[in-house]
Amino acid sequence: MVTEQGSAFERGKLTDPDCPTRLVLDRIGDKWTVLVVTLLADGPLRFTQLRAGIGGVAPKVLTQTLRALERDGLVTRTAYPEIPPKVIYELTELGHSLRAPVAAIADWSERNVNRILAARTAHDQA
Amino acid sequence: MVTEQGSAFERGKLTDPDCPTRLVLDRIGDKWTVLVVTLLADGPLRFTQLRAGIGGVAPKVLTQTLRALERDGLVTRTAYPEIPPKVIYELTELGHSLRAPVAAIADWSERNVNRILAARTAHDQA
DNA sequence: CAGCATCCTACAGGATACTG
DNA sequence: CAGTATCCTGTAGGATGCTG
Repeated sequence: MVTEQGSAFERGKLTDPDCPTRLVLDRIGDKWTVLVVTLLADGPLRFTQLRAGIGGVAPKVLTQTLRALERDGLVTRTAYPEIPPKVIYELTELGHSLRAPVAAIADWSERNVNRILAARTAHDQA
Repeated sequence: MVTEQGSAFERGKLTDPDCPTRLVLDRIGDKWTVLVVTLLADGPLRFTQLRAGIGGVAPKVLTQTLRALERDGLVTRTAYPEIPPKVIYELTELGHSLRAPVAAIADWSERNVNRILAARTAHDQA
Protein backbone atom coordinates (compact mmCIF):
# COMPACT_ATOMS: atom_id res chain seq x y z
CA MET A 1 0.00 0.00 0.00
CA VAL A 2 2.66 2.38 -1.08
CA THR A 3 0.77 5.47 -2.05
CA GLU A 4 -2.83 6.38 -1.78
CA GLN A 5 -2.57 9.95 -2.90
CA GLY A 6 -4.75 12.51 -1.24
CA SER A 7 -5.19 10.76 2.05
CA ALA A 8 -4.28 12.69 5.14
CA PHE A 9 -1.83 9.95 5.92
CA GLU A 10 0.72 10.73 3.26
CA ARG A 11 1.27 14.32 4.13
CA GLY A 12 3.70 13.34 6.80
CA LYS A 13 2.76 16.20 9.04
CA LEU A 14 2.07 14.12 12.09
CA THR A 15 5.77 14.00 12.81
CA ASP A 16 5.64 17.72 13.31
CA PRO A 17 4.85 18.57 16.92
CA ASP A 18 2.89 21.58 15.66
CA CYS A 19 0.89 19.49 13.22
CA PRO A 20 -2.80 20.44 12.97
CA THR A 21 -3.97 16.93 13.73
CA ARG A 22 -1.92 16.82 16.90
CA LEU A 23 -3.38 20.13 17.90
CA VAL A 24 -6.94 18.89 17.52
CA LEU A 25 -6.17 15.52 19.02
CA ASP A 26 -4.78 17.23 22.08
CA ARG A 27 -8.02 19.16 22.33
CA ILE A 28 -10.53 16.36 21.90
CA GLY A 29 -8.33 13.85 23.62
CA ASP A 30 -8.83 15.41 27.00
CA LYS A 31 -11.41 14.21 29.42
CA TRP A 32 -14.36 16.55 28.95
CA THR A 33 -14.10 18.51 25.71
CA VAL A 34 -15.98 16.09 23.49
CA LEU A 35 -18.65 15.69 26.10
CA VAL A 36 -19.12 19.43 26.41
CA VAL A 37 -19.30 19.87 22.65
CA THR A 38 -21.83 17.06 22.48
CA LEU A 39 -24.00 18.58 25.16
CA LEU A 40 -23.88 21.97 23.49
CA ALA A 41 -24.73 20.48 20.12
CA ASP A 42 -28.44 20.71 20.80
CA GLY A 43 -28.31 24.32 21.94
CA PRO A 44 -26.81 26.77 24.42
CA LEU A 45 -26.49 25.79 28.05
CA ARG A 46 -25.65 27.44 31.33
CA PHE A 47 -22.69 26.50 33.45
CA THR A 48 -24.79 24.56 35.91
CA GLN A 49 -26.61 22.72 33.19
CA LEU A 50 -23.32 21.58 31.75
CA ARG A 51 -22.19 20.52 35.19
CA ALA A 52 -25.34 18.51 35.69
CA GLY A 53 -25.20 17.05 32.20
CA ILE A 54 -21.76 15.71 32.83
CA GLY A 55 -21.94 14.64 36.40
CA GLY A 56 -18.89 14.56 38.57
CA VAL A 57 -16.79 17.33 37.08
CA ALA A 58 -15.08 19.66 39.46
CA PRO A 59 -16.13 23.24 38.64
CA LYS A 60 -12.51 24.22 38.24
CA VAL A 61 -11.98 21.60 35.57
CA LEU A 62 -15.18 22.46 33.74
CA THR A 63 -14.15 26.09 33.73
CA GLN A 64 -10.75 25.17 32.32
CA THR A 65 -12.37 23.11 29.59
CA LEU A 66 -14.77 25.88 28.65
CA ARG A 67 -12.08 28.54 28.69
CA ALA A 68 -9.91 26.48 26.37
CA LEU A 69 -12.86 25.92 24.05
CA GLU A 70 -13.58 29.63 24.08
CA ARG A 71 -9.98 30.50 23.38
CA ASP A 72 -9.98 28.28 20.32
CA GLY A 73 -13.16 29.83 18.97
CA LEU A 74 -15.24 26.71 19.40
CA VAL A 75 -17.53 28.10 22.07
CA THR A 76 -18.84 31.52 22.99
CA ARG A 77 -19.32 32.63 26.55
CA THR A 78 -21.99 35.19 27.29
CA ALA A 79 -22.27 36.56 30.81
CA TYR A 80 -25.42 38.40 31.87
CA PRO A 81 -24.74 40.98 34.57
CA GLU A 82 -27.62 39.90 36.76
CA ILE A 83 -27.85 38.73 40.28
CA PRO A 84 -27.59 35.83 40.53
CA PRO A 85 -25.25 35.63 37.57
CA LYS A 86 -26.16 33.84 34.37
CA VAL A 87 -23.63 32.61 31.85
CA ILE A 88 -24.53 31.00 28.58
CA TYR A 89 -22.20 28.77 26.63
CA GLU A 90 -22.89 28.16 22.98
CA LEU A 91 -21.13 26.41 20.14
CA THR A 92 -19.78 28.63 17.41
CA GLU A 93 -20.16 27.58 13.81
CA LEU A 94 -16.64 26.20 14.05
CA GLY A 95 -17.66 24.29 17.14
CA HIS A 96 -20.63 22.82 15.33
CA SER A 97 -18.47 21.77 12.42
CA LEU A 98 -16.34 19.77 14.81
CA ARG A 99 -19.28 17.49 15.42
CA ALA A 100 -18.87 15.73 12.08
CA PRO A 101 -15.36 14.36 12.57
CA VAL A 102 -16.17 13.52 16.16
CA ALA A 103 -19.21 11.64 14.93
CA ALA A 104 -16.90 9.69 12.62
CA ILE A 105 -14.93 8.61 15.66
CA ALA A 106 -18.07 7.83 17.62
CA ASP A 107 -19.51 5.74 14.82
CA TRP A 108 -16.34 3.77 14.33
CA SER A 109 -16.10 3.29 18.08
CA GLU A 110 -19.57 1.91 18.41
CA ARG A 111 -19.16 -0.40 15.47
CA ASN A 112 -15.83 -1.77 16.65
CA VAL A 113 -15.78 -1.57 20.41
CA ASN A 114 -16.77 -5.21 20.66
CA ARG A 115 -13.84 -6.28 18.56
CA ILE A 116 -11.47 -4.24 20.67
CA LEU A 117 -12.90 -5.58 23.89
CA ALA A 118 -12.72 -9.12 22.57
CA ALA A 119 -9.11 -8.70 21.49
CA ARG A 120 -8.34 -7.24 24.87
CA THR A 121 -9.89 -10.15 26.74
CA ALA A 122 -8.21 -12.72 24.51
CA HIS A 123 -4.88 -11.01 24.95
CA ASP A 124 -5.24 -10.86 28.71
CA GLN A 125 -5.88 -14.60 28.88
CA ALA A 126 -2.52 -15.39 27.37
CA MET B 1 -31.79 15.92 25.54
CA VAL B 2 -34.30 17.01 22.96
CA THR B 3 -33.58 14.12 20.56
CA GLU B 4 -32.33 14.39 17.05
CA GLN B 5 -32.58 10.72 16.26
CA GLY B 6 -29.80 8.89 14.52
CA SER B 7 -26.83 11.07 15.27
CA ALA B 8 -24.13 9.68 17.46
CA PHE B 9 -24.65 12.65 19.71
CA GLU B 10 -28.04 11.75 21.05
CA ARG B 11 -27.23 8.31 22.28
CA GLY B 12 -26.10 9.87 25.50
CA LYS B 13 -23.38 7.34 25.97
CA LEU B 14 -20.60 9.81 26.39
CA THR B 15 -21.69 10.37 29.95
CA ASP B 16 -20.86 6.75 30.58
CA PRO B 17 -17.23 6.35 31.61
CA ASP B 18 -17.19 3.04 29.72
CA CYS B 19 -18.61 4.59 26.58
CA PRO B 20 -17.05 3.30 23.34
CA THR B 21 -16.15 6.77 22.15
CA ARG B 22 -14.29 7.50 25.37
CA LEU B 23 -12.46 4.25 24.99
CA VAL B 24 -11.28 5.12 21.50
CA LEU B 25 -10.58 8.72 22.39
CA ASP B 26 -8.37 7.58 25.22
CA ARG B 27 -6.49 5.43 22.74
CA ILE B 28 -5.98 7.90 19.92
CA GLY B 29 -5.70 10.84 22.28
CA ASP B 30 -2.35 9.74 23.58
CA LYS B 31 0.88 11.04 22.22
CA TRP B 32 2.01 8.42 19.74
CA THR B 33 -0.78 6.04 18.78
CA VAL B 34 -2.08 7.96 15.77
CA LEU B 35 1.43 8.50 14.54
CA VAL B 36 2.24 4.80 14.80
CA VAL B 37 -0.96 3.83 13.01
CA THR B 38 -0.17 6.35 10.31
CA LEU B 39 3.33 5.05 9.82
CA LEU B 40 2.10 1.46 9.65
CA ALA B 41 -0.61 2.39 7.18
CA ASP B 42 1.76 1.94 4.25
CA GLY B 43 2.96 -1.42 5.39
CA PRO B 44 4.69 -3.37 8.17
CA LEU B 45 7.67 -1.87 9.94
CA ARG B 46 10.30 -2.96 12.39
CA PHE B 47 10.71 -1.47 15.83
CA THR B 48 13.69 0.59 14.82
CA GLN B 49 11.97 1.87 11.71
CA LEU B 50 9.08 3.09 13.80
CA ARG B 51 11.48 4.72 16.20
CA ALA B 52 13.23 6.49 13.37
CA GLY B 53 9.97 7.45 11.72
CA ILE B 54 8.80 9.15 14.84
CA GLY B 55 11.94 10.70 16.16
CA GLY B 56 12.39 11.36 19.81
CA VAL B 57 10.36 8.57 21.36
CA ALA B 58 11.87 6.75 24.25
CA PRO B 59 11.94 3.01 23.45
CA LYS B 60 9.99 2.30 26.60
CA VAL B 61 7.18 4.57 25.51
CA LEU B 62 7.11 3.19 21.99
CA THR B 63 6.92 -0.30 23.40
CA GLN B 64 4.04 0.71 25.64
CA THR B 65 2.21 2.21 22.70
CA LEU B 66 2.73 -0.86 20.55
CA ARG B 67 1.75 -3.26 23.30
CA ALA B 68 -1.45 -1.36 23.88
CA LEU B 69 -2.24 -1.42 20.17
CA GLU B 70 -1.51 -5.12 20.07
CA ARG B 71 -3.72 -5.77 23.06
CA ASP B 72 -6.61 -4.01 21.38
CA GLY B 73 -6.19 -6.00 18.19
CA LEU B 74 -5.11 -3.03 16.09
CA VAL B 75 -1.58 -4.22 15.47
CA THR B 76 0.14 -7.58 15.22
CA ARG B 77 3.60 -8.20 16.55
CA THR B 78 5.73 -10.85 14.91
CA ALA B 79 9.07 -11.72 16.45
CA TYR B 80 11.60 -13.65 14.41
CA PRO B 81 13.89 -15.75 16.61
CA GLU B 82 17.05 -14.63 14.90
CA ILE B 83 20.17 -12.99 16.13
CA PRO B 84 20.01 -10.11 16.07
CA PRO B 85 16.28 -10.12 16.76
CA LYS B 86 13.76 -8.87 14.25
CA VAL B 87 10.26 -7.79 15.16
CA ILE B 88 7.66 -6.75 12.65
CA TYR B 89 4.66 -4.63 13.51
CA GLU B 90 1.72 -4.61 11.17
CA LEU B 91 -1.75 -3.14 11.19
CA THR B 92 -4.59 -5.60 11.46
CA GLU B 93 -7.69 -5.11 9.37
CA LEU B 94 -9.23 -3.41 12.39
CA GLY B 95 -6.20 -1.18 12.61
CA HIS B 96 -6.55 -0.23 8.97
CA SER B 97 -10.21 0.56 9.43
CA LEU B 98 -9.26 3.06 12.10
CA ARG B 99 -7.57 5.14 9.45
CA ALA B 100 -10.86 6.43 8.08
CA PRO B 101 -12.16 8.17 11.21
CA VAL B 102 -8.69 9.42 11.99
CA ALA B 103 -8.53 10.85 8.48
CA ALA B 104 -11.79 12.65 9.21
CA ILE B 105 -10.12 14.31 12.16
CA ALA B 106 -7.00 15.07 10.16
CA ASP B 107 -8.99 16.62 7.33
CA TRP B 108 -11.05 18.77 9.64
CA SER B 109 -7.88 19.81 11.45
CA GLU B 110 -6.10 20.91 8.34
CA ARG B 111 -9.08 22.80 7.07
CA ASN B 112 -9.69 24.63 10.35
CA VAL B 113 -6.39 24.94 12.12
CA ASN B 114 -6.01 28.48 10.83
CA ARG B 115 -9.31 29.49 12.34
CA ILE B 116 -8.37 27.99 15.66
CA LEU B 117 -4.98 29.64 15.66
CA ALA B 118 -6.53 32.97 14.71
CA ALA B 119 -9.11 32.70 17.49
CA ARG B 120 -6.37 31.82 19.89
CA THR B 121 -4.26 34.81 18.95
CA ALA B 122 -7.20 37.18 19.06
CA HIS B 123 -8.22 35.84 22.45
CA ASP B 124 -4.73 36.18 23.84
CA GLN B 125 -4.59 39.85 22.81
CA ALA B 126 -7.55 40.72 24.96
C1' DC C 1 18.10 -5.28 17.53
C1' DA C 2 14.48 -4.89 20.55
C1' DG C 3 13.57 -4.46 24.34
C1' DC C 4 13.32 -4.29 30.05
C1' DA C 5 14.44 -2.04 34.70
C1' DT C 6 14.67 2.00 37.22
C1' DC C 7 14.06 6.50 38.43
C1' DC C 8 12.03 10.96 37.79
C1' DT C 9 9.00 15.01 36.73
C1' DA C 10 5.27 17.75 34.79
C1' DC C 11 0.83 18.38 34.63
C1' DA C 12 -4.13 16.92 33.96
C1' DG C 13 -7.52 16.25 36.85
C1' DG C 14 -9.81 16.18 41.32
C1' DA C 15 -11.35 17.51 46.40
C1' DT C 16 -12.60 21.08 49.27
C1' DA C 17 -13.63 25.58 50.75
C1' DC C 18 -14.74 30.23 49.86
C1' DT C 19 -16.91 34.62 47.23
C1' DG C 20 -18.81 38.65 44.11
C1' DC D 1 -25.02 31.15 40.16
C1' DA D 2 -20.71 30.85 38.43
C1' DG D 3 -17.09 30.69 39.38
C1' DT D 4 -11.94 31.43 42.08
C1' DA D 5 -8.25 29.79 45.45
C1' DT D 6 -5.59 25.93 47.40
C1' DC D 7 -3.91 21.80 47.95
C1' DC D 8 -3.14 17.10 46.46
C1' DT D 9 -2.40 12.78 43.65
C1' DG D 10 -2.04 9.53 39.64
C1' DT D 11 0.12 8.73 35.81
C1' DA D 12 1.68 9.60 31.02
C1' DG D 13 5.76 10.32 29.29
C1' DG D 14 10.76 10.78 29.42
C1' DA D 15 16.03 9.92 30.60
C1' DT D 16 19.45 6.66 31.31
C1' DG D 17 21.64 2.32 31.53
C1' DC D 18 21.70 -2.66 30.86
C1' DT D 19 20.85 -7.35 28.25
C1' DG D 20 19.35 -11.88 25.59
